[in-house]
Amino acid sequence: MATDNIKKCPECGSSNLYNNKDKGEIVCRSCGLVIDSKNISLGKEWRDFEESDDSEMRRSGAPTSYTKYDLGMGTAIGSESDTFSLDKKQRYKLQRLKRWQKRLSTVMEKNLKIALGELRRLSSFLNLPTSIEEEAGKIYTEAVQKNLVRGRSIESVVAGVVYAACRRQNIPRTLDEISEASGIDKKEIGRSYRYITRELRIKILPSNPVDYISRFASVLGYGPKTQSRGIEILSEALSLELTSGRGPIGIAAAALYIAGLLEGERRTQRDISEVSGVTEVTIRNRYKEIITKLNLEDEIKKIKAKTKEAEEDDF
DNA sequence: AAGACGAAAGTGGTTGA
DNA sequence: TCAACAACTTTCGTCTT
Repeated sequence: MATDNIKKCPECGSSNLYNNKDKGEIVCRSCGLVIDSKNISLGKEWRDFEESDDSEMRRSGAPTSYTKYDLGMGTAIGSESDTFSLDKKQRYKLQRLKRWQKRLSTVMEKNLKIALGELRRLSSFLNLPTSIEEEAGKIYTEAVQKNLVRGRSIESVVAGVVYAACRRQNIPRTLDEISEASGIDKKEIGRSYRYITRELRIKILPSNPVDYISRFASVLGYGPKTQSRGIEILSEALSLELTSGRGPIGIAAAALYIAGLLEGERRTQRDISEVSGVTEVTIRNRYKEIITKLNLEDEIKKIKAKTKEAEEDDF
């Protein structure tokens, strides 16, 4: 594929590229340029694009998949005829094991079947790449094995796991989006997300606001200039450390709002609030912080004055 | 009339005693 | 286990465009 060779952004020369497999885009993290958006492969991904070339991964047979409830393999303890050579005690032990295994596996398999169906539905609704579905399936399987699903609805755990998998792969969806897709309350998803990641020791770095920019920008109909301006503002804000402890979504939303003002693609705070899922108040607070710390106040005043002039010229 | 602004009270989660 | 705390939301009144 042609995009394999792209290592640097043709616009700014930065090598800080982000391969958004979800959308089939390669995006420059520095200037926001979308380098190739036609790279959408509808076929199955057989090649390994990751850095690691796991040559020992080559195996015969169908690839195992965590989106199949038993990884595509079955496990069974042999039947009566296999045990005739064992003495009585051992045979009894084996029988007990068999009963246990049967019970455990049927309960778990039932759970997994339902869960993976829901997972499939969710990820197709959210247009998630198969890599995320895989990871989510893997996490869920572990959760079931450790009995973490009990007392929680399967659906809410699936939603939480999807959220976690998205975060892990740096293509985060907001809790609101997953909530809308799954019909589960936002808080409930957050709860199972936290519970599962804590119990399974899954480390998740705080999400980077940049990861939200391109998605929000496209929904808002912003042009590429505004988008890269947003990323610019974002990285400045990041380097001035006025982002610690703050929700990354609010920061991304405010950066986009400012970029819109500066680039003449004005959107209301409510518009931004709707696509980002944070309230106007939060956007305002971040907005205030960013423009004061970045000394953008004068620039914004200028822009406002200019637009006013232009309006008066219409007469 | 719609948008922007900000104060005040409420929510749910984290942290540290 | 509980209280203090920070971030965010909800609600609402006021100012600006």
